Amino acid sequence: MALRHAVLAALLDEERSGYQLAKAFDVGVANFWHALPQQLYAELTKLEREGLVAGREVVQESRPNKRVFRATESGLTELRDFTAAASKPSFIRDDLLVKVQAADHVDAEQLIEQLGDRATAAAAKIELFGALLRQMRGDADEEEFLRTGHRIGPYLTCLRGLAFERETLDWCRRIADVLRTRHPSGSTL
Amino acid sequence: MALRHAVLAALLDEERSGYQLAKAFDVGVANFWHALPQQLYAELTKLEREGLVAGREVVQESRPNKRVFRATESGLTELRDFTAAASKPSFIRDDLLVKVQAADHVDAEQLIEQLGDRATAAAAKIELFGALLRQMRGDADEEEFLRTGHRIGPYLTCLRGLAFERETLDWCRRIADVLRTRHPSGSTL
DNA sequence: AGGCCCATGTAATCTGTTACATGATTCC
DNA sequence: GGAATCATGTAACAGATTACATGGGCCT
Repeated sequence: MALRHAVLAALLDEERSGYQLAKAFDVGVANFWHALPQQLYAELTKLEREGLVAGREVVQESRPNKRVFRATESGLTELRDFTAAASKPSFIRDDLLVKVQAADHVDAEQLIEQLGDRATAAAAKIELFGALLRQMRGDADEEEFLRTGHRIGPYLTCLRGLAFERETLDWCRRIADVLRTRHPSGSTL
Repeated sequence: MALRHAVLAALLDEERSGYQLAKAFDVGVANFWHALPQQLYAELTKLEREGLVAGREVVQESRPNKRVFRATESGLTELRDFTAAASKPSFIRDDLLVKVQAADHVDAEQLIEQLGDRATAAAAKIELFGALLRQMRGDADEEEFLRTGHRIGPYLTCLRGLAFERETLDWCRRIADVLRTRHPSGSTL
């Protein structure tokens, strides 16, 4: 039941609409949690009904109106209770790892191609997270920002995302290399 | 629908029972996929019904009998088709990241404690993966094993697990440090 | 005697994904 | 004129988690 807490955490500092949340929780961004738009709209409805977030209508011209939400006091309490409880261990679930696990029994060239795709995606995320971090810390350097900044939470999760994607990139390259060495392709040189 | 493929990948090289699979897919191990025992027993039943794995009864003394399974030819075909298809992007879902995202609004000492717990768990996994890797590569050094070994798939996924846990450990320490610097605790010195 | 490991499941519930639905505005 | 962005959902289905159930053997 952590989606609700992820949503609450996203609505602590700023008001956001379901649509804006959806962008933040998108696969392509998601520095601390992933969810689909439908889940978010449903969760916002529930959270509002339970008084953990408060919404208000924002009237717009030349765009559809939207409802923006912010965590309430009781939402913050809920999040604090969540923080006090033990964290579930995180676990791995990744198609690509399953394919690599079967590396000795499947087509090496296909695997190499998929590792390349994942590497490309990781590189894009590295760029994105780098830009987000620069934006959050502004003029300060990282050490200074982390000592004195007033909203470091999102920065810290973003650091984790960055490290993870770098790791992914390195691993993809390494594995692709290993596979290429074992299966020297006749065509590509 | 990748659980079935994860199970197939685990049954390529060796026969295993549901119970043995459950240990391999446990949170504490899970070098390439995580699943609960119930899921595995259910999946094995389905896979056997569809002819993708074949089971046989092993009679034991002083232990309950068990059924062990192995991937069939058609299971391997299924896995190859899976490998040929594009991989879904992997995404982050971790309680602890949600809590860190909210770091500016929650109890810092609780967070530091949880980061410590996670760090401990990560350290244990690093040990475990290190031992598994040594065991798999035997006398050879890593480069040699990866060039000439005949079952490198599990080794490669284990490398990923190791890198991930190392990253986790570093991050937990770093973040706990940052939080301690910002909230010097009166009690602990 | 109590707890853990082996060994295998069922049932109920909760969470997440896929498919579908609508409609205006802005950019190319 | 067609695609992308903004904006919000419903419905059906698949997948995962939690709770419950059973029973023998081994170790302390």
